[in-house]
Amino acid sequence: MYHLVYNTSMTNKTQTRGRPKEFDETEALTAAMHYFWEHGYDNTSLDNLLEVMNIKKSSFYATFKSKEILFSRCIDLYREHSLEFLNILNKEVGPKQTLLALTQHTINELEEFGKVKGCLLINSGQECYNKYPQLSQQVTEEFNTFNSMFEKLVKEAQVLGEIKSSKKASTVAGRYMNTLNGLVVTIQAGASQALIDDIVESLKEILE
Amino acid sequence: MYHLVYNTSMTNKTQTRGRPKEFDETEALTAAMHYFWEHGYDNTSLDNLLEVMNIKKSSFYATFKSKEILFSRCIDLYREHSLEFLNILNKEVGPKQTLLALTQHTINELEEFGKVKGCLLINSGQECYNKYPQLSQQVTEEFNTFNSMFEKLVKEAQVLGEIKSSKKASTVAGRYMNTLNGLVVTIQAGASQALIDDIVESLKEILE
DNA sequence: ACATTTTTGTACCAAATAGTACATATTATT
DNA sequence: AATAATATGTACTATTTGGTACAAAAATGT
Repeated sequence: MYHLVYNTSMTNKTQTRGRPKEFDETEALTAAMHYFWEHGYDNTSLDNLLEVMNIKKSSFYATFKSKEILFSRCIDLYREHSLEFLNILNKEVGPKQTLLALTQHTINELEEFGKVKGCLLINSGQECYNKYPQLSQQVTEEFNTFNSMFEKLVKEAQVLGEIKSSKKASTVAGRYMNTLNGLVVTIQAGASQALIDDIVESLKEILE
Repeated sequence: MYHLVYNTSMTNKTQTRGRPKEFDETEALTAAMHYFWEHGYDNTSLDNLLEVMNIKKSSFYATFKSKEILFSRCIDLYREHSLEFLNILNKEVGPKQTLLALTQHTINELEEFGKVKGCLLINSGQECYNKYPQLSQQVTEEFNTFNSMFEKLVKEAQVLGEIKSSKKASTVAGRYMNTLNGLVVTIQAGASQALIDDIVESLKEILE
């Protein structure tokens, strides 16, 4: 499993020799992630990044090496945040409600902002495909991680009796994920509310 | 319904005054469509287009006005070709088999070439969203056209008894389309064969 | 023959792109 | 106080981008 190499140094509190950074690395990274998420990789220019990260070009290259390596870190961060989000939700409302909440979360984006950011991985997948093999592979890996997470949630839900389906957990999880992927695409293609509602209904049926 | 304006002159056989075109407009357009389909809008440069269309820059702008207008014509052409394809298939194997064949066609791309072009509209939708409002709207319109086509096929299949589901045709068509959208995304994200197979299975269930 | 119309080939252009060079600023170590 | 190490600000660069300008070429109309 080969990733673009980058310095994994965590935000360092213990003062080292030399002029100290005037920005927080994680904060800047998070800002970049959100921008990529909304605008995609190619449609995010270095100048866009510098503005939203609030750093200068020299600091950018000194810390993050390149746009591609930065992006690689962003999708890592995205996965970490997302899985943490799902885990917390799972503890609060249980596995089945977590899966349903994730769906609703996607739709709410649309209703709140009139647009939908969708899933950073899906957006990236489309973009990297045939173009950035390195990133492409990483997206696939992250994607499988999500798939496993969904499978775990389905298994738990089956144990709890929240999901009664006799289908294998991997099958249910796969169908759930695929329908969710479709939903993002369908929304972005400008589907009607009726269509969106019915897709949500079909998602509920998958989790019955 | 407002489109980017372009000259709809068909390939003109009757010789008019002035130097004659040295290329076939429809041929060039088709070549451009396939390139866009495989590489996306932004990732297709003018130079790429000139090469694949086999014309020079001046001819390009004289005939197609701009990259954006060309693309608009390409997705029109895509819709025309696709609907024609579906209609022919419908006559040959009936509505239900047509819908199933469309699915298999997408998957076959992957197995034959090791990659999948997916659907030009889906790819475009992701890309235009938040960036090219004009194209975005056109994609939405084309998308609805496909939705209607699927609905028509489902209705026919229900009349023929190929689909026994008591669900409304619009519901079945919506779920079919959404699952198909998901499939393209899922494949492009590098899903396993097992996952792909099960999504196909779920598609068959939708059409039962 | 000559004017008119349209296409084509070449050279050009301004803006945007990701990325570098380098001098200066700010800190810890000695 | 001098030095070493790191961060920052500014200027620059080479390439690519979509798009124009314009003269030469090739056809028809008179």
